[in-house]
Amino acid sequence: MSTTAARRDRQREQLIEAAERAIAEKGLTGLKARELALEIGCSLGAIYNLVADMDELVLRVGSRTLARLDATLSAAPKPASSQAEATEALVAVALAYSAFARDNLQLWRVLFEHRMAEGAVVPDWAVSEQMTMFRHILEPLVTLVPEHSEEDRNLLGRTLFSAVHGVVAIGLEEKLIAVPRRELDRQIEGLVRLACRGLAAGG
Amino acid sequence: MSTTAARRDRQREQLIEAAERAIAEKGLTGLKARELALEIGCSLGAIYNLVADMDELVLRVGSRTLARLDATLSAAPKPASSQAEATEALVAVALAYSAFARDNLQLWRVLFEHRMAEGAVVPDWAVSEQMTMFRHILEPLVTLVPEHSEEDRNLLGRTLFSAVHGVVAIGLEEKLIAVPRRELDRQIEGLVRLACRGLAAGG
DNA sequence: TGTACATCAGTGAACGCGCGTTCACTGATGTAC
DNA sequence: TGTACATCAGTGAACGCGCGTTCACTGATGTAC
Repeated sequence: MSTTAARRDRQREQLIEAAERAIAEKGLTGLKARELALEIGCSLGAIYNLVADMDELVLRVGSRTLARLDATLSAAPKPASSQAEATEALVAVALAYSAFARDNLQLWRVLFEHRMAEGAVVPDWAVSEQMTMFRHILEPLVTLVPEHSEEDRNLLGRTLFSAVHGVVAIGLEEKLIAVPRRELDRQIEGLVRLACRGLAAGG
Repeated sequence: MSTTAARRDRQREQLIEAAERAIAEKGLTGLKARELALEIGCSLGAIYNLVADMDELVLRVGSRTLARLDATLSAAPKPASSQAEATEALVAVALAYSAFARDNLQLWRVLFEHRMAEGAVVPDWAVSEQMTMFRHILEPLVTLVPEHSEEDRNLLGRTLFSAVHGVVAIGLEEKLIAVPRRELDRQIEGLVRLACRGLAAGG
């Protein structure tokens, strides 16, 4: 039977979950092969039967984080038939993004911090996963600025995402004084409404 | 004479400059005490007569970077007597920021990436330096939204800075496909104009 | 059912590398008389 | 000007720590006959 293969899959799953916990608690630098081995109850070497190297592990954790983020954003209200509703939808997505980042601070950071070991490239599946996130922004934009070309909407979506991301990232940065949650939410909501008003005012 | 103290000051300067060059070329992880010693022609141990530890060195390099950034932003046109001029001033500052980030990619990243060794806090002088940067945003805002309270303008300035920073940061990120310079500039200009239009349209 | 054999997951000591920081020592610089 | 001494910058080998990855070996699992 493939009882042995099934066991390996189960262990791999455990490994990834342990890695996720470790990162969530201690950040990327708190991820140690030895500790993971200890935690899932296997030897140090056995890890390399489950995963090629630590980079792959980090990538897989990132993949899970993206999936959860996507699920969170999907929960926000979607259908927008008027410009006003589209604005509300964008505000809701932005606030959901901010809340997710706050609740998953370390895991969320890994999505942006991690750089691969000199060599090469982020695998395709990781890139395409990132793309799906944009859908939550693009859908309301169709309602908000129907006259834009798809190309322009994509760029606009990217800009809006980056802008909100920036506010969240600097707001949650511990280097300066941490911004209280309510304040941060107000900033984000203000920014999105400002942009939407600007778009409505003729763009 | 203090010829010996003067020499030490000169060496310290050389050390910081060498560190700056190393970071600019190879990033923060490319900064090695041994290489610096080699470069400025002193022994490894002597570095610790010039500087307490590597953290201080990174902070000092960051300080220089902030000073240069401030000088760059100051070069952008300033006086704004109308709302339209204020908008142009903000656009100019944002584009100057983007250009600086691109031209000083690694040094600029250090400003945000570097986290102190577990222990404690960023020294006061570093914090206050960061604050001076906001002045380039706040001045045009006085003209643009004179009816806002100073408190509100500060928050708005922070939000605008964070938003532009986010667009630049993600635009220059190498993880996804690099955004061509012209495209990035258009995104930034678009964002700032959008926000200004939104502010003018009643905020 | 039983025996011989092959496969491969599992093991953990050891490898290899990197690197900031310390410290006992040296020698030049500057001071005191 | 000259001598004795003190100070302290300068030295670099060694310390200490951390950690991902490898690899010769073992033993359990599963297969063939």
